[in-house]
Amino acid sequence: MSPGDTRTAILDLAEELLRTRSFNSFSYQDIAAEIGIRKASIHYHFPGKEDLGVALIERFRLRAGAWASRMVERNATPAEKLEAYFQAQFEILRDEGKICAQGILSAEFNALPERMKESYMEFLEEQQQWLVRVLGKGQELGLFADDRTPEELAALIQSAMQGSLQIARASGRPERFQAVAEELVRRIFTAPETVSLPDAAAS
Amino acid sequence: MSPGDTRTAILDLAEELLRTRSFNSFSYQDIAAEIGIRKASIHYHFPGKEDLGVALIERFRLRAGAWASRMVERNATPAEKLEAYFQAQFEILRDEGKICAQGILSAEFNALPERMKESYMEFLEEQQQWLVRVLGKGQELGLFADDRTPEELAALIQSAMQGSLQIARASGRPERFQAVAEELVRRIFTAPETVSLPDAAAS
DNA sequence: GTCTATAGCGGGATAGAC
DNA sequence: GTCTATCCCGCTATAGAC
Repeated sequence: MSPGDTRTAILDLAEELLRTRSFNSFSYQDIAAEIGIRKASIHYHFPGKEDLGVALIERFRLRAGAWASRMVERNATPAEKLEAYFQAQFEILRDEGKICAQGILSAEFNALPERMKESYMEFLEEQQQWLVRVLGKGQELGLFADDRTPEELAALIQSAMQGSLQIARASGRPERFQAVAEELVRRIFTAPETVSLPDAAAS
Repeated sequence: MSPGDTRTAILDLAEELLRTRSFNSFSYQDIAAEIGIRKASIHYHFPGKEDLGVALIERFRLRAGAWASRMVERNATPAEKLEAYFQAQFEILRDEGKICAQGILSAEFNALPERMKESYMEFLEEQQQWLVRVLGKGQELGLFADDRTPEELAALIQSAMQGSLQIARASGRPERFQAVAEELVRRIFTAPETVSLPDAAAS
């Protein structure tokens, strides 16, 4: 194994466990068993579970930042960015049994270690602000009725996506997520057909 | 103490702990310490933690049923019922640091004991169906544009409420919940002013 | 119905050999 | 960087006295 591989393997598995079960519902033992090392070895990479949790969130933030940069490099229009955003949400659900880390972390928020709370709040803020910026540009281009502020639109979209991923998984009805996404697009855009969503069949 | 009091005290505190921290983040010890009994005494009332969890959900279901019945007795109109529904969501947030049990349980779903999963799914279904029925009646009365099915409206409302409660708490910005609720009402009703929401000041 | 006492496990974490 | 061995703690749960 090249250096960093174990660390990455730990992070990858921890991410999967976080998104399937929640932060307080998985242990170092779960990780050790799955990737074939001992608990003590995990402590070498992440001294405490809080460190692992913070590293996870920081990786989410970096990943989101890189994703946003790619959109910029492609000179994506606000409509294209929003379409990509919605499609990314569909990807999350396709990942059998998992929901977005955002949702898990905010539901479990009070039970998280202090540094994770701080890191998570920054993550949440960044996500929110990205949406606000894109929605603001979209509004200038007439994508939405201009009687709403981008902040309110962003809050609605973020909330609905998070809640419907959770409900769709728990109820075993992925089509409920589909319904919410379509409903949102229809109710927000003046010309909903500018944003195309994946088919319900997928999942 | 009259019989049943300890049981109720346990349930009340467990509900509070569930809604502040999540099911897997509180223990019998937390309850025992707070209400001044011993861990073993809790096992007398609820043999296992799973039993406590199921009892909690069953109580949520009974409570929701009683609430709906009261609406019926008052001959509430669909608009009044929906207004009451939204106002109930505001109450949840006012309860400092707590979010709705629905949200916690669906986020933690995969990490819940089997019987809790089953009970929760029935709870979710009942809530959904109540909304669908009320929205259906409202549609007949022309409260909404009739190009949407009540099922889709219900899914959107439920998701957005759940997600925004979580986000509002984690970000320490209750006004974000306010914004989402207002945005929803505005986007769903043909005459939004028929449903009045509490003021942002409250929280 | 509540208590004391304790079993038994699994959690996070550390020391020190290799 | 990974291992073995071990610590200490808190958890759920049970037995049995009162």
